[in-house]
This record gives sequence, structure tokens and C-alpha cells, in this order.
Amino acid sequence: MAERKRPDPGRVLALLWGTATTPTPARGPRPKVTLDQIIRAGTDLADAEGLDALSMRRVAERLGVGTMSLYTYVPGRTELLHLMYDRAVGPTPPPPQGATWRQALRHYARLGRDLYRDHPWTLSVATPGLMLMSPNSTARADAVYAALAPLGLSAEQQAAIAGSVDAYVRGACQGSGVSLTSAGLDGGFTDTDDYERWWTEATPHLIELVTRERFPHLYAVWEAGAFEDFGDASFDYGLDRLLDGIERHLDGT
Amino acid sequence: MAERKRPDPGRVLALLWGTATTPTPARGPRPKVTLDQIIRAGTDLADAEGLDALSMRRVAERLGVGTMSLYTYVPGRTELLHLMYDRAVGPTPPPPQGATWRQALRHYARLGRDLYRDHPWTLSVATPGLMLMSPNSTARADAVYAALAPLGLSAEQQAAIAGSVDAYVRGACQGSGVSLTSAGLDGGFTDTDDYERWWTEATPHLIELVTRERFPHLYAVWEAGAFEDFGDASFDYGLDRLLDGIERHLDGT
DNA sequence: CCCTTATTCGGTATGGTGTACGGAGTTGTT
DNA sequence: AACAACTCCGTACACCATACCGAATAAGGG
Repeated sequence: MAERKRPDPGRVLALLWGTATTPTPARGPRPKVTLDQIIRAGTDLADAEGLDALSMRRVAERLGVGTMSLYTYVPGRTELLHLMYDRAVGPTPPPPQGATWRQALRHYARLGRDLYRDHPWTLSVATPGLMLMSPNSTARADAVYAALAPLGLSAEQQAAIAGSVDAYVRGACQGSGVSLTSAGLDGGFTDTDDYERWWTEATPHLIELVTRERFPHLYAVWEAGAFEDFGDASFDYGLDRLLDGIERHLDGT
Repeated sequence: MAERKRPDPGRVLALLWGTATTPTPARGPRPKVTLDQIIRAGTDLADAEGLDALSMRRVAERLGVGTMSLYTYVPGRTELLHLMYDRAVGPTPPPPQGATWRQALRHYARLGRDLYRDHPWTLSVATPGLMLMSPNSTARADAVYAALAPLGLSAEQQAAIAGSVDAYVRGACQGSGVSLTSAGLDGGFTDTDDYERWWTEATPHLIELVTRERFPHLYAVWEAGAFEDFGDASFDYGLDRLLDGIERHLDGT
């Protein structure tokens, strides 16, 4: 976080939307890397070690390039994150032919969960506005609203429904064990090993603090091991209840 | 992100759970600040400028103390964040007398939203495990399960219900405009002004990219201004649908 | 063939970060 | 008065993003 850098929306948008496809063979020396390689290297790093580990130095090092050379291809770290995000979202496979709106929403919810599971750092990168900046994200949003269009709802209602499902998916992936460590949550851990070690050391202390006497209801659920994994079953449970509620509400109106 | 620091779970847990209440009048010079002041200063800073702005230097500066003095009271930045989080959660007011499980869950959901709205940085601090570390958070979780206890559900079902609602609340607050900037989302913006300026500059470009022809369904919803604010109404909509779905599911079983 | 010009590469410097270390100074106890 | 415990904090180190600018490179035009 150095000085201020006047950001240039046009530049990153051109990169994202491919308007910058340099057909010109250029004139200078041969580029040692491609934008694609940089994005991929960054993604690999973030996948493996989390967002904190993604520094320009390390990306450059991984590519065998000087740090500053990256700035030839990418305006800065932030913009690299945006590009990585768009690539991580990728193209959106359509729902099965003839799917109901509910099946379609479920389909897209699972795509979202796949994204957050495979690339936990996306949870920390995806600001509200990024949806409109990233072409792949925009396309996915359009697909969601396409699935809702036949219902003939108001724009507000469509936004409320899509927003609710999206909110659930994000929250479920972030709060759950989808990624204990590298979810970009600033727990302060850099390493999965660190995390494990911390907990094995902390557990004896916690056992004395979180007692059955003080927190009887929580303790009962904990004891039963119900916190072990917020897995697929839990994800589906909440999603289906939310969709149930939406369906019921639409029928009743 | 310096070298590795071997974390000491006992230390921060003692701070969090108040086991460290130094009854000893101590022997050295008078402390210039208290742990409480540090936590409060950090919270003020994070509230005003986001997590990125919360550096040990700036906290110390705000208190008129040398940077390293903070380490007398707090093991490190991470632990300070944990303490700030616990304080931000605070005590949990009980739901109204005689509230149904549904009313109680709604009550706790709104408490969560209040937390994330008033202190957006908590969204980035709250790791799954932190719930058990923070006494206030633990107490709140216990209250939630207390509300579910009369239903006689299995531990797994209770966890699925509580987890779903929590997931929705978190996702809704993070994805929404609850905090455009300082939600700790690493959008790369440090300032609300930056954010505004960026969008005013980016909008003309976006208008050319996100067209009605390419994204007809999304465009229709956007055009109607349905993205302007994911406000209270939207939050309540999704929450109520989720609770509807849970209620229906419990009745049907 | 050389020179111009566009372009990439990357070293250096600046100002930021967390925090390890150790010395200076202050206080209650002996 | 001496000691021990304690707080304060200056200095130092490793790391970070990135502004700036010169060096190296290659194509195009003469």
C-alpha cells in the first residue's frame, strides 16, 4: 500500500474484455512472458498459498522474470486480481435443457460453490462492482436473470431472488470449511500447517473455556461433531430451504 | 508479513477470555495506555478507513505511543484483530420473551447484520474457528442453539439450520452495498472517494461493454435500477424466504 | 546497412508494513 | 540502596507495491 495510484479504468477494462488484443506484432524485444502466463502463475500461487502470498515479486520469480517487468503487462496488483478473477469464473455452462427456474438457480449456485471451493481467494476479490467489470461474471449474471425472466417478475423481485441465492452461496463457502486457511480471511495464518498446529495447541485451552456448563446448547452440538464439516449436505440443505421459500412465495403471490 | 512468528494460543485466549485480568499492581512504570484503549483505537481506525489502514504504527500514533509499546499489551496484529472482533460482537441481547424459534433466529440474524454493517471489517476477520475463540461470539452461538433446542432436532440438523442462516447473513452483508469500500474486500481501493471516482470514470466504458444486445436480461434489471441498493428490504426478503423454507421443512417432517 | 523508434526488461529508490531485539528508564520490594 | 520486574520504544530487518528511468532489443524506413 504505497502512495496513491491514480487508477485507469479504461486500461483494465480493455484487458478484461479483450479489447486490447494486440494484433500488431509490435516492435520492441520479444516478450518473455504473456499476460496469460502471469494470470495463471498468480492463480496458482493464490490457490496454493492464499492471497497474502500473492506478491508481485513471487509471481515474477515464479516466471523467471524481473518484478517490474510484470507492470508491462498489468497495471498493478489489483488489476491482476481482477483478471485472475475473471479467468477463474470462466465460461458458464448452461443448465440442462428444459430446466425449471429452480433447477437453473440450483445449477448456478453449484457453479458458484465450485468457484469458491477451487479458488477460495475469489471470495476476497469479488467486490459488488466487479460483477459488471468482468465479462465472464457479467455473462453468468445474465444467465441467472435469463432463467428468471420467464416468471415475469419485477426487476426488484428478480434482483432480490438472485441476490439472496448469491448471498447464501458466498456466505456458505466463506464461513464453512471450504477452505480453512487460504480463504483470504485474514485470520493471520499463512499456512495450512500453521493453522493445524495452532488448533492442536489451542484445543486444550478451549476445552477448559468452552464448557458444557457455560454453553450447554452449543456444547451439545459441538460434542456431536456437527461442526466437523459443513459439507455438501449442509450446503444443499440451506440452498434447498432457500429455494423452497422462494418457490412457495412465488406460488402464493 | 514478516518472518514466521510462532503463535501462542494461550496468550490470546487469556486476553480474550479475561483470564489475564492482572490483579497484580505490577512493579514497573505506569502503563501509558490500556488494552481497552488499544482495542478501541484499532476499531475506530478500521471502522473509518478499513482493515488495510489498520497498521500498528497508526494505532500507536493515534494513542500517542511508540509503535513497539503496543506489543507489551498485544502479541501482534492478528491477535489485536481477534480482540477487536470479540469486542465488536459484544453481548447478545436475548430475543423477546416467548419468541418462537423463527422469531429468535430472525432476531439473531439482524444482530449479525448490525455487526457487519457497523463494523464491515469483521467480515474479513471472522474465520470459522474464531467463533470458538471469542467468548462473545461463543455466547451468541450458544443462544442460537438454545433457541433451536426446544425443537428436538438432531445436532446435524441444528448445525445445518444455524449455519444456513449465518451463511445468508454474511453473504448478504458482504455482497451488498453494506459497505462499498471498507468491507475488507481487497478491491484495491483505500478510500470511498477513490471508489466513487473510479466508477464515474469507468461507467462510460461499461456502457459500451455491458449492452442490451449482449446481456439483455441483466441489462433489463440493471436499467430498472434494481442494483442500486440491496437494502433492508432485500435482506429481509431472502432471510424470510430462507426461514419460510426451514419452517416448511420442519413441519413436513 | 544504419538509424530511428517503439517496446520490453529490470535495477534502484521511496515509503509503507509487521515485528524481533535489546537498551533505557521507572517503580515496588527487599 | 540495591534488586527485580516491568514499561517504553529506537533501531533494524525482511518484505511489500510501485514510480522512475536507463539499458537492451528488434522492426521499419531511408
